[in-house]
Amino acid sequence: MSYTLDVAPRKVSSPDSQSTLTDALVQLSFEVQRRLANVAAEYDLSLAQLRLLGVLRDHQPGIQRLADHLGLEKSSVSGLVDRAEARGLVRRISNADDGRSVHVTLSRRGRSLAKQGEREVEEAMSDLVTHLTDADRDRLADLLTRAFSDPDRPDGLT
Amino acid sequence: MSYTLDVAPRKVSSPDSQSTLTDALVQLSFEVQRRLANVAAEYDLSLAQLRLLGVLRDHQPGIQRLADHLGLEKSSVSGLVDRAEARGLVRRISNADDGRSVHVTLSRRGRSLAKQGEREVEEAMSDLVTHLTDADRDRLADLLTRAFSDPDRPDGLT
DNA sequence: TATTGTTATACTCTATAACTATA
DNA sequence: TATAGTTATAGAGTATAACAATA
Repeated sequence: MSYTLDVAPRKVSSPDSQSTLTDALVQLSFEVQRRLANVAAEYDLSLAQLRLLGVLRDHQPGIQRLADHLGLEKSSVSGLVDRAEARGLVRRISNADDGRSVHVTLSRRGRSLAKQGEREVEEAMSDLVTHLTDADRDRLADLLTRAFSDPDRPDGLT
Repeated sequence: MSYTLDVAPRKVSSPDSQSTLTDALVQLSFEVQRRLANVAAEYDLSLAQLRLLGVLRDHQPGIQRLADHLGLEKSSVSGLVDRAEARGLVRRISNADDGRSVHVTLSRRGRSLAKQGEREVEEAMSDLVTHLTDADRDRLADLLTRAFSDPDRPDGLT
């Protein structure tokens, strides 16, 4: 396999372990994204919209803060929020402490979708590892968590 | 953490192990996709284009076959191939066995980019697991490979 | 009739650049 | 001046539907 998502074996004499891991990671990422998009589609949402709702479950950030967190430009986020607002999923609330800024918050409906979506995502991910034993799942979670323990990875909405 | 990609802890009393695994998988998928997009951007490609080149390294499929493999509509792939062709990365070759069909093939330049891209992707994935020991990396590759061993998962370009 | 591919159309997502308002 | 947000513009990616050519 390769980063191509191929299942057919590459014509290469026994791939080294790094390329095996690379293929597994890449393939996994596409499969997870595909499943996330499917969950979103069940609610007639795009993946970007579902992700937005998920972020807002625990935060009421401004546009720029949201942009930093999502790794997007603020203008992109402005549009994302526009569309979500037009669909009644989120609202812009003015920020009492800073007249330039806003708080993006979930509407009642947005919150409901976020909650249902999270459940569905959990189910979709559970299905993905259905071939693993409980112990293996814990091992996998542990390995992935540790792979992410790099303190200089940019993220966080804290 | 949640499927939101949050790093900030959710206000929940010790999440169950499924949600921990869910979060890890979702977070990983976004991070891998981010890195893939970065590699693509180094060559002024989108992730979709890089993925297309990767697939074509070992295959010369028709549009429909490509669509099945990528999980896209044939019209979407037609456009994807249009843009890649306009950039001199791929070519449509007529199929001698079926006048309706084509073979999508890499150009010399496309092949070169695909090769370089694959190297870069391997490096990017290697960086991602830099915190894991060699043994852990093998374990991770094994777990992911086994998670994917579902025979009814749709894929394959064989 | 069924399949392969293209085209027309529409929408989402994203970025860059220029702008307004506030700090 | 610097920051937060919006708007204008452009392009990629994707889907649905209708179409043409071939099987």
